[in-house]
Formats: sequence, C-alpha cells, structure tokens
Amino acid sequence: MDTSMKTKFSRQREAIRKQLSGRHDHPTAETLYEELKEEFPRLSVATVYRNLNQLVESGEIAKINLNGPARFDYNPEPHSHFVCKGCGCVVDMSDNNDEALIAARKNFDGDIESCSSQFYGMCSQCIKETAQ
Amino acid sequence: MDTSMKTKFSRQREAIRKQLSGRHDHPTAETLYEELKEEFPRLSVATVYRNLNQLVESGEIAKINLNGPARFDYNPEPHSHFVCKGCGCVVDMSDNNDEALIAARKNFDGDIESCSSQFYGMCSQCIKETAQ
DNA sequence: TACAATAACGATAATCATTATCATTATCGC
DNA sequence: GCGATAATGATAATGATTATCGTTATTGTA
Ligand SMILES: [Mn+2]
Ligand SMILES: [Mn+2]
Ligand SMILES: [Zn+2]
Ligand SMILES: [Zn+2]
Repeated sequence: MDTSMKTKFSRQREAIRKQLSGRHDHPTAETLYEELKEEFPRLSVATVYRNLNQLVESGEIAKINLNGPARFDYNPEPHSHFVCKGCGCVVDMSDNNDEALIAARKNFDGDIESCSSQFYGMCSQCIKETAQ
Repeated sequence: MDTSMKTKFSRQREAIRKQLSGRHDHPTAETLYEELKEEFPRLSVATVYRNLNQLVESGEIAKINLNGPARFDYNPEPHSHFVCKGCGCVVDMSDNNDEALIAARKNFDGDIESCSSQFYGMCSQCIKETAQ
C-alpha cells in the first residue's frame, strides 16, 4: 500500500470502528457486516474488509488467526485468548506474556518483538451444558 | 467423520507422513504436494489435504493457523513457534508452556487443556540482510 | 460556495485455500 | 480370488478474501 496516501474520513470506517469497540467477542468481518447492514443498507462487505485491514495495518486493532475466518480485536495490545472447543467462543485472558517473552529471548538468536498465546479447552458455559 | 471406519494403508499417506517427518519448516499442504509430485506424478492436491486432515484428526501431526495457508507440524506435542516478519519462516521454540498453563488456570473459570504461543519478530538471517 | 484532486465506496469479478462429489482403484479380511 | 469398502484422482463447489472499476464523498484551495 502507498504510505504517502493520506486517509480521509469515512462514515463507514467510523461505524466499523464503533461497532468493534467496547466488545470482547472478537467478531469476524462477516459478523460486523451483517450487524452494520441495518444502519448502512448499502454497505459492501468489501468495505468492511478494506477498513478492517487498514485499521490492522495502522495498529489500531488486531487480527486473530484461528481456524475459520479471521477475527478482529479492538484491543491491539498483545494479550492471550481462550478458544472454546465446544462453542468456539474467543475470550480475553488477563495474563501478561512478559515472562514468556523474557524467557524466550534468552535462548533465541533473533529479535523477538511480541508474543500471542491461545489457550484451548471448554468454557464454563459448555461444561455446564455437557453435564446435563 | 464416521469413527467406525477403519483406516486402510495408502502409499500416498505414507509418503506424506514421511515427507513431513524430520523437518522443522512447517510446510503448507501445497508445498508438500509440489514436493511429492516428483515421486507421485498422479498425486492429487485433494489427497494431500485429505490425509493431512486425517493425521491432524488422529493427533499424529499438528495444524498451525497463521496468516496465509495452514502449515503442518510433524510434532503434535504442544510447543511454541517463532514467526519471522521478514521472511515468514516458522521456527520451533524450545520452551514449555507449562508455567503459562498453570498461571492461566488459576484465574479462569473453565477447563484449559492446552496452550500454543507464537512469538513474532525478525530472525537472525533477516537481521543480517537488513543490516547490509 | 465552487472546484479539482483523490480517498473511499459499492458492486462484482477474481483469486486463493480448502472441501465435496463421484467414478475408479487399492487394500484387506475371508 | 472375491466382496466390501477405504482411498484415490479429477474436478466442481464452497468460503474467505482481494482486486477491479466506475461512481461518490471528503478535503483543501481558490
Ligand atoms: Mn482479545
Ligand atoms: Mn513446530
Ligand atoms: Zn464454550
Ligand atoms: Zn526471517
């Protein structure tokens, strides 16, 4: 992408940003698109992808690659996620990777900038439902 | 998939297994396909995907989801990876997630089974080339 | 306010990775 | 060998994402 390009305001990007803010379910582009169609009946799914990519590129949001379509996180700060094997939900974990980073840097011949971890298992909700 | 199905031997699956064994570059299905075409000129890419999925399903190998096509790991034991932002290489890290697992379980209301971490940065090779 | 430059849009075609389908072939137990 | 069926190869189909392109909206300036 051309870095000399100065970004202009767009109602769509603003709406996408807002839609993603303050939530912790890490929605996909498709989910955001479906939700925003109400407010923007003419919205194109390409516009959602375009803007999400731009926001990721600028470091304002984060992209999460797991199985299936990419998910997006309003919080770009490195943090861990729990992925439920039952319902597929992706939940924020409140741990700091700092120790892992420090440990990893000791025996690695390169420059480690960041770390992202995923934990897998069953969320409390799914455990309940399985118990029935 | 039907669990009552007993798997039969296949030369192709054996070759895929062998091709993946003993290497640490975590190739994609496409890469393995290209490499195996020499030995199996009639090989279909669908066969590679089919068998890789089967091996993942049986827990014999692991699937790694990052940006781009999935990569496969002959080592199914949970371990961390370093992903180079320069060349895109994926390198094994010799750390144990046990501490991270124990810490995460303490303040999480659910059943955490496993953990996978990725470290991002520049590999030593890329650092050298950038310095030039 | 008008206007030129251009970023962003919406619609949709194209691409890429992966899976499904199906007729044929290979494996396996008898 | 023979029957049952898992696995294959070819290819169509799907799902996610990106590229294209003509139109629209934003922005800076006259
Ligand atoms: Mn998060
Ligand atoms: Mn590995
Ligand atoms: Zn769950
Ligand atoms: Zn590198």
